[in-house]
Amino acid sequence: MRLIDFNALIPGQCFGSRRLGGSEYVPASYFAEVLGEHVELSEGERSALTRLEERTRSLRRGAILQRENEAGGELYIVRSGTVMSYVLLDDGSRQILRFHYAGAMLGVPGLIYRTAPETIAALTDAVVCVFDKATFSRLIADHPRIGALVLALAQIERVALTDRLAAIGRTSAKARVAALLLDLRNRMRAADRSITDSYQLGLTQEEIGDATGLTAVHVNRMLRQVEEDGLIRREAGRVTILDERGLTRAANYIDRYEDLDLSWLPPRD
Amino acid sequence: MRLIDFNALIPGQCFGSRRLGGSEYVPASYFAEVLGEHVELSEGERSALTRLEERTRSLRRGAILQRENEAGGELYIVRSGTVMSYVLLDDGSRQILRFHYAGAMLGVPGLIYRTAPETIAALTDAVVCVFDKATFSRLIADHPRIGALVLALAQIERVALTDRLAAIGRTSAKARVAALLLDLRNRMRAADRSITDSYQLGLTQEEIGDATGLTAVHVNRMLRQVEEDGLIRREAGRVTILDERGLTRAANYIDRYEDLDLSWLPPRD
DNA sequence: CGTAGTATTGATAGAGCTCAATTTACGTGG
DNA sequence: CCACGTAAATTGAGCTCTATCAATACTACG
Repeated sequence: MRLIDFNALIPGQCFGSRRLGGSEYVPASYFAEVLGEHVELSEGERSALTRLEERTRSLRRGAILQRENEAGGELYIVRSGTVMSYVLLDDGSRQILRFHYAGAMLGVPGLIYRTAPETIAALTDAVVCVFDKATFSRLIADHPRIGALVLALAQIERVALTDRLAAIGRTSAKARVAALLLDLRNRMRAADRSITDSYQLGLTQEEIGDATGLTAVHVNRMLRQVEEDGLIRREAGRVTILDERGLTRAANYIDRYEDLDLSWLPPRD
Repeated sequence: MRLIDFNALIPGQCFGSRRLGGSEYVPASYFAEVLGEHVELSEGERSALTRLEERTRSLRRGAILQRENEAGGELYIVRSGTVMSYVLLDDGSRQILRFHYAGAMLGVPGLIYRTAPETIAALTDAVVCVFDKATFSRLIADHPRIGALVLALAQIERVALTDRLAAIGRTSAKARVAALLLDLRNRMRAADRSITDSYQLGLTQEEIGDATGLTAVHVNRMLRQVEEDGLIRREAGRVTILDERGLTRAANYIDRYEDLDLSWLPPRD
């Protein structure tokens, strides 16, 4: 099975609902688009966010944006493509921590360290915007509510990480794979509402394994098993969820993207 | 760039160095003590932090402060004792996410959800301070730098979680246990400099298992093995590290608590 | 068309789990 | 201070799940 150009997927479709006329709508700030889904931003906030995305960098598939244990400490916002963060262990094995899509802010964990705690690499060709800690600092000093929003997004990510921690620590290989399949679908769908139960996986089985704490071989067997159970269908890197309820049950999956509550946020400035 | 001793960061039975005379020094705000290790707080910040800790609650060992999937959304600061957060899976198995010591802020992940994403329970008798989202919101609106500090602390925790994710996903049972032993020692030592290589474990083997993704039985065997390797000695719940270098090697352990950098923080208000 | 990365499949080994039986430690009441 | 009851730790035996090793088949791409 070969994974298809995931690129084709992200740039336009992410904000597909915001297309204007026949041409692609390109937001001045992708990050503002994300935050704008949660709260209504003021003009001042919007323009401050725009300044984060003035400097862009294009990445080839496989390119490394930030390497673990190296200095740098830049921050990034993903404009297009898929990016992942991972750590490498002494024996060369890799643990993928997180997949990031357009609109994600990267490098926040590096804020507090002199050297990066994790590697950030492009999974597909990608475009990111680069800014530094000082810029970020000014942003949240001037716009406390944006600071609060970044904190809130960090918590969403934290919960996603602890869910995966629980999955890897306490569930079977099949459940972990099923959970990843569901999570990827949900996150892609958040970006593109036209995705319902079919999507391009965009990951090799080795990458799935490195994210779920399994070997590529065993991932292959688990995918087959999930397929034989009639929960999904696979064709050329495209996954179709046939029985969402069954898959959710098999995965022990909790969809957290439902009951968000940002009503506690400070008021607009 | 300002480097911080992480020790200062991780609170514990803490503040031993702040005894005044023969009596214990009780800070008006434990959280302010933690933040104060990173930056110099203004009077305004200090008094705002003090207001977070006006309402205290005493907990018996085993008491549950917040239950997963229940509403509430309160925030807490640990004053004394050890607290843990965990999630329960459908089959009843538990994944312990994190152990928290005095000075820790709890419930932040719950900020953004209507129902709590994790359970918080007292591992020992403990005292916590309680405040609500609105109070927190006002705090960070009025004092953006405190918001930034909370974000920074959240990142430290995130990195700790991803390190554990990597440990559970990619290392052997022995390595996970060894890593936990080292991490607990380091965090306790941060709180009490008199701890060097011997400490009270304070956890049952089942709890160690639930934190590392192992069964209690296997934890027992791994502890024995680590002991037989001459890396530690055990007696009545007390662990003594005999060969720190060897233990670190066995654990694949990275001590992140070294090179913090908070120089990017906004200036004092 | 050849090449390299990826996927698939089979056979075998081993790490960690489960079940079960003791033993030890410890808080409680007498 | 001692007896008792319960939680925790320990140990053994057998088994399952997942890793490992190895061979083969795809598939995109130059």
